[in-house]
Amino acid sequence: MNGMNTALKPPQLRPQGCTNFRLRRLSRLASRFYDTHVAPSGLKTTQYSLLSHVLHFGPLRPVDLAREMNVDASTLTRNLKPLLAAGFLVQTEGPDARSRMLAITDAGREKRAEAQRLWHDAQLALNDILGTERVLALHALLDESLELLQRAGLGDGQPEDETGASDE
Amino acid sequence: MNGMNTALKPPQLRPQGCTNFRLRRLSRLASRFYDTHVAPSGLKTTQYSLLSHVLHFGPLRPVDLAREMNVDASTLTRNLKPLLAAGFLVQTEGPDARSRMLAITDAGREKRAEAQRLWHDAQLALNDILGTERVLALHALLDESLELLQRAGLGDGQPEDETGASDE
DNA sequence: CCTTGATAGTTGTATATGCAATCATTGTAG
DNA sequence: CTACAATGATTGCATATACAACTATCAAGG
Repeated sequence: MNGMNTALKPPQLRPQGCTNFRLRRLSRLASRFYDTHVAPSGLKTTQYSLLSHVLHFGPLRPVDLAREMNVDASTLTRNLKPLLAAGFLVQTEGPDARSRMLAITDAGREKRAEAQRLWHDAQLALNDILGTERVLALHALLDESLELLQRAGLGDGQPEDETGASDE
Repeated sequence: MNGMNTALKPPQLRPQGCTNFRLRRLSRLASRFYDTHVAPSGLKTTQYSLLSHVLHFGPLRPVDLAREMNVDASTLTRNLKPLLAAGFLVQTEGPDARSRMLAITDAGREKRAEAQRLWHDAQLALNDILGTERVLALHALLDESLELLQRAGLGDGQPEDETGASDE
């Protein structure tokens, strides 16, 4: 790893600048990077993510998918449109008359597999550029931060289990 | 397909999942977090960032600001509109007839100062939620990754000058 | 001068993002 | 059963984001 100084802690290091700006800025760059790789499939990386999530989490309601991906429900509604129009996803009847079930189609599975290969190339290329260690560290930090932010701020998630599974 | 070589394999960790998705997902959460804090000023955090950059990097051409912030020129054109309309920024004549100079106005300075206090509250709140150490580590990783991606991918940036862009 | 290529900015198109408001449905209290 | 709160999805509005195509201008040669 890099300098994880556990013992010698410089007294007054405080974060400089804006965390949000850094996140957005790197997101812009990363999205462009992945998008150029995935573009031959005709999908954006956001659409690839959507397809992957529906594939993985099976037929599920939009509201649950939105929670899973941390997007607003209205955002999801609109992001689904191109994929529904292309026939990669379908909406079937849900348990409610007010909700639907989202499912991936065969065409969607195929397109997703095609895009997955391109995505994987992009991920490997990124691992090369940043270094595997750095990517792992970044994933860990992003995941931890997500978890903490979710807990702290917006309890929009369903009742937390709180089984005492807490690191640190 | 892995796990065939069982015992003698050292824990060779490889990144799981998509770096880009993680970045976007956390960006969404963080942006909502900062935006709710900064909202009373009437600015979005993206607009606050724009104002701050124009303030710090003085009168400068849109193309240079775009490079500085890693946004597409066309994106910048549109993002500037609300701030120009509100009178927080002005465009004056540039060295060229084809370029302009962007500058912050007094009203812009005032609005930016107001937003800065709210931004600072948000940053402190985030430091609290994530922990100062984690925020510092995150900043370092994001900065390093940005640098590496910029170098590797598109050498569209001119020789870096190492201008320590910093808010506050 | 004039042609050609590079540079700066804008516009067209499409997607991404979220808040507020709205509509439909469901669950619940009285 | 009915009034009312809660839930799920959509729509209106505004901004964010980028690529491709376009206009205007500048810079170099000839």
